[in-house]
Amino acid sequence: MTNIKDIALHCGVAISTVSRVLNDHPDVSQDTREKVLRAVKELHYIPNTSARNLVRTSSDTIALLVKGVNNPFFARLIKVIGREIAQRGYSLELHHMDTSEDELRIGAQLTNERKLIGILFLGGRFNYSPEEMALIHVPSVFCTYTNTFGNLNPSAYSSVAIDDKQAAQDAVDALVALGHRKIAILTDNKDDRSISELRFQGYKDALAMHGIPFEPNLVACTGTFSDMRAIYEATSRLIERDSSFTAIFAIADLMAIAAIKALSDHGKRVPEDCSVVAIDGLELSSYTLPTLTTLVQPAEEMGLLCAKTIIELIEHPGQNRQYTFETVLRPGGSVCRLNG
Amino acid sequence: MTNIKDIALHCGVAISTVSRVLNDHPDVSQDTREKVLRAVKELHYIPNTSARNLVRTSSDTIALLVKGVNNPFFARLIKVIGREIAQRGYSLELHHMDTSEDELRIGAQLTNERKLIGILFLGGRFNYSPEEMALIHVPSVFCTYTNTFGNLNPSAYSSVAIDDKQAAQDAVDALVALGHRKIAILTDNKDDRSISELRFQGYKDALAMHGIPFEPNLVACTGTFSDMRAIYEATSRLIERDSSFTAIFAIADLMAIAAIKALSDHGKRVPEDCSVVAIDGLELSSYTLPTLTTLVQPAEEMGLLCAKTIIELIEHPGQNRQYTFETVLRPGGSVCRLNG
DNA sequence: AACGATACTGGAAACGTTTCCGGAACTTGC
DNA sequence: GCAAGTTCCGGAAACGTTTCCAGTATCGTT
Repeated sequence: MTNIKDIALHCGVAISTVSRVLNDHPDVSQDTREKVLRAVKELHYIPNTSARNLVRTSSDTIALLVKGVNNPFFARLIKVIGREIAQRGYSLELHHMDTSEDELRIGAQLTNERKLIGILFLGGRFNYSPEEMALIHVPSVFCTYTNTFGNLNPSAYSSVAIDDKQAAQDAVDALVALGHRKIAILTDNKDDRSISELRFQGYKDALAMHGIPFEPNLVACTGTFSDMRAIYEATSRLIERDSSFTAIFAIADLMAIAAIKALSDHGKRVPEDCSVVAIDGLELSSYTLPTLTTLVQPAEEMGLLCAKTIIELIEHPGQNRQYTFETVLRPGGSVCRLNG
Repeated sequence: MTNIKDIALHCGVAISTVSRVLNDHPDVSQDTREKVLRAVKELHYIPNTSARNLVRTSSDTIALLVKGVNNPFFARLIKVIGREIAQRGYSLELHHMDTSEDELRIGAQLTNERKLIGILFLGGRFNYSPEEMALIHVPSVFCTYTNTFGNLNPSAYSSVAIDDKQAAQDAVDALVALGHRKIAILTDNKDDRSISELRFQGYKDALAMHGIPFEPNLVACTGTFSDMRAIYEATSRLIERDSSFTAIFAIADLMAIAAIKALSDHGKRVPEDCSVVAIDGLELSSYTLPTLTTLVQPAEEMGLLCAKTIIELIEHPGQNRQYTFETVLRPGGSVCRLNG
């Protein structure tokens, strides 16, 4: 493996000069610059990242901490994030986390051990305390987190998200506009300080706004975003417990798909007997039978902004910022007017 | 940031002793070992990976090169791979590639620049030449590649895959057993030296085995594994061109789902008017309407084996090896007996 | 009592960079 | 033709580890 010293020897210059050339420092003549560059080619020199990181006390890799890499919405984000990060010359370290793991603690450990220069969080909670946030010493962006950070000052974090509460309200509004008043909700959890809680809150707010009483009986918790079986079973229990509802609001597309299957298996047709609305806007959801009515999150734009934001924060440390995207309703075949 | 020197000072021992403790070397007394360990805790010492990598002239990160991170089958693999790699103390660098990119060349570049210690390839071609393979100087595992590496000696590569040809044959066999003889195929490409080609080959072999003539007219190419719209359109064109078929074999679950939608939009009911069989076995496919009949790839086991294999190859360089998994048919509602 | 073996420890070089500091050579302005 | 500034370059320290080598103390054997 040829190193910087070999280049220096080969060119008859000092090591420091080679380093200057390699790092585009100004103080080097055109002649020597070319000479060094030529040697670099000839000797197939490849810089040693470890050595560079050691003296710079930093690296070029950004961590991506994902709660559930198999979540298809995240998959879309990861794709664009990966592409942008690579194109800008950084690299991505992927860490899958289970829901029970503490993302902030893991992030802190990772950055210390591995000199990561930034963290992208996908999924997780939102009510971090200032003390918890203080664990993280590098720029970070919370993606798909809501902007409603309970205890935190906006200057304390950066985020890219949709307005989860609003999206949930929009979903319920759409159902109410079709005449539905007995609307069940299919959610991950009610009070886990994640987007689930916010969407649940949006659901309740929308009901209240329309003068519809909230019925705890119509709440089905799946405990998961992606385990279809668990979602199917939660929906089944809901149906068996109280099948008076005429519509379901599912907080994610996959949940809606499993719910439709459960409804069907219980003899309820969608949308004739029960309408279904979800949030996500996966491409897949336009190709199921029936197609899904869903609030579309602009995944590609969001992912790109995540990447751009973390890089900006790394290259020009400055103000934290929060971005909120609008969701738009994509009509599908899973809803219809009540008694219509 | 406290370092190994601080620990040494604090304990009144030499740096080398601390290093020995940290690396579980035998030559150190119980007393000093405990003393050092205590100091490590107290001072919140965290080893510097760059420095360690520098002297060891290697890193601890394995690259994961994925053709299409948004492929849901890959997502399942990535999840278990990520978990295993992390648990074994390594870390994962993720690289998304588009189909047009040359995975081997990118892998070679990456390993040189960044001292990666291994590469996991997900997706891609299979007919690498010995010259191309020679670009890669670190242990690597080709996952989801078929084992049928055209030009390569088995000692030249490691792989974890299903028998793609066999799975395709099984799919067709299942349809034939139900009385179908006009069987269309929905594939990515026919001759791109990827799994698509193998599954296509398996399809043709099965037809031949049953004495069914191969009809080029019944081949629909999507050019993609995951773009639902393109798949839908390819299927639509197939139907409009020649709707004499009574069954479709789709080489991936997502393709089958889009195809069912296209069939439905053209007034063909599944399975009454057309049966559909696919390969993948996504959990999702058991929750669509109708549910999918599909050959299940054991994704979690395959992912785990990928991780274990690459680690084994790294820790104990040795023989390359190829693993083949069996697929099993998961019956669903997307097929029925012809005229039954 | 002397010796070799054993158990443990310290010193120092090495890994491949970056960067600070000082100095040589060359230019400019008078 | 000389001081002052500019441009370019080399030397060397530093980053935080690992590991080799040599050394001391302790112990058991004879």
